[in-house]
Amino acid sequence: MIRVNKKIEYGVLALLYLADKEDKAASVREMASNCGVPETLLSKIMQSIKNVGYVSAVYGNQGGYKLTKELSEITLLGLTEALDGPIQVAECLEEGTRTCPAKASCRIVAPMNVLNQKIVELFHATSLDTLYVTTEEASEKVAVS
Amino acid sequence: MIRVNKKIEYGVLALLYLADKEDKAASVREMASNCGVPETLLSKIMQSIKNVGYVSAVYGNQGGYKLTKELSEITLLGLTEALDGPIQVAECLEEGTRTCPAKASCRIVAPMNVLNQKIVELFHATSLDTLYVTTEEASEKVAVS
DNA sequence: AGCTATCCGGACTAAATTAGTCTAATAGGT
DNA sequence: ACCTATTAGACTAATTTAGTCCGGATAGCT
Repeated sequence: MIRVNKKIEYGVLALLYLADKEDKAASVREMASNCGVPETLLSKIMQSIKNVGYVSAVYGNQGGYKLTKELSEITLLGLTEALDGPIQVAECLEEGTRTCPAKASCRIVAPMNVLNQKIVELFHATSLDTLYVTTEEASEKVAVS
Repeated sequence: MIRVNKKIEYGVLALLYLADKEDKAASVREMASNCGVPETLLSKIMQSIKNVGYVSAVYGNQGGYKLTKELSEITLLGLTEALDGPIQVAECLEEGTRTCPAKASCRIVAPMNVLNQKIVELFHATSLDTLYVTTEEASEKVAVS
């Protein structure tokens, strides 16, 4: 199955939550309890997101995280790269690691590269504002297509 | 990480292999050893692919599997559905299973549905002939974009 | 200065999924 | 009959993902 992992799911959730808070900072605790996500896990996720500059951290009382980019500037590609590194849609695309037994005669790297490129393009084209929808809007979209 | 699993990878590999054999049948053993895939595992995979009609099985000596569709008629969507069921890009999109704790106030199902739809469209638009490339062609494609 | 609320980051554990094996039966051609 | 190959399900092993724990650093407030 092709599936996005929890880190990405929670990351999207947290960023959409922050978008609703405008300029105010939200602590990990607040976000976690409102989003129904384990606090310690979200803490890790927010650190990674901070490291790529989508949010800034405010220490101390009343501190937390604040959005520093518009949702339209945050792409799914950037988010997944922040949380999981470069997209590699098949194991054999990884650099350096396990050397594939097939090697020279390998007939699958090329097709998977093509697919990988397509996924990267899709994720690049998907900014968070395109994911900022209500349940009703979403079911409309699905219904139409 | 968003990643396609081995079943799909091996399935693509096997189908591309069959495409090169024209009308002749290839046994699982032959495909497995040529593609560098565990035989028993590929056996399972081919069964599922047969069940959706992309290949037919020929029993007995000199038997094996034969392509019954053109590569252009086999989409990645069809293949993944055959091997893994409907695409659900996030766990919370699954029907019936674990009921999500967030439920009513859930803010993530809608965005994930949007993403899911995009992936489905991409996989539908990707037929196996678009993946039928040599290593050289693939690197050209990547280089251009 | 000291207290408190928060972020930071790494090592660790647990749970779930995926990959792969084993065994036994069935089907069909020669 | 016999040989080759598919079919199917239960089982095990390996890997990945999800989640926890803890000691530390930072900044604001009193």
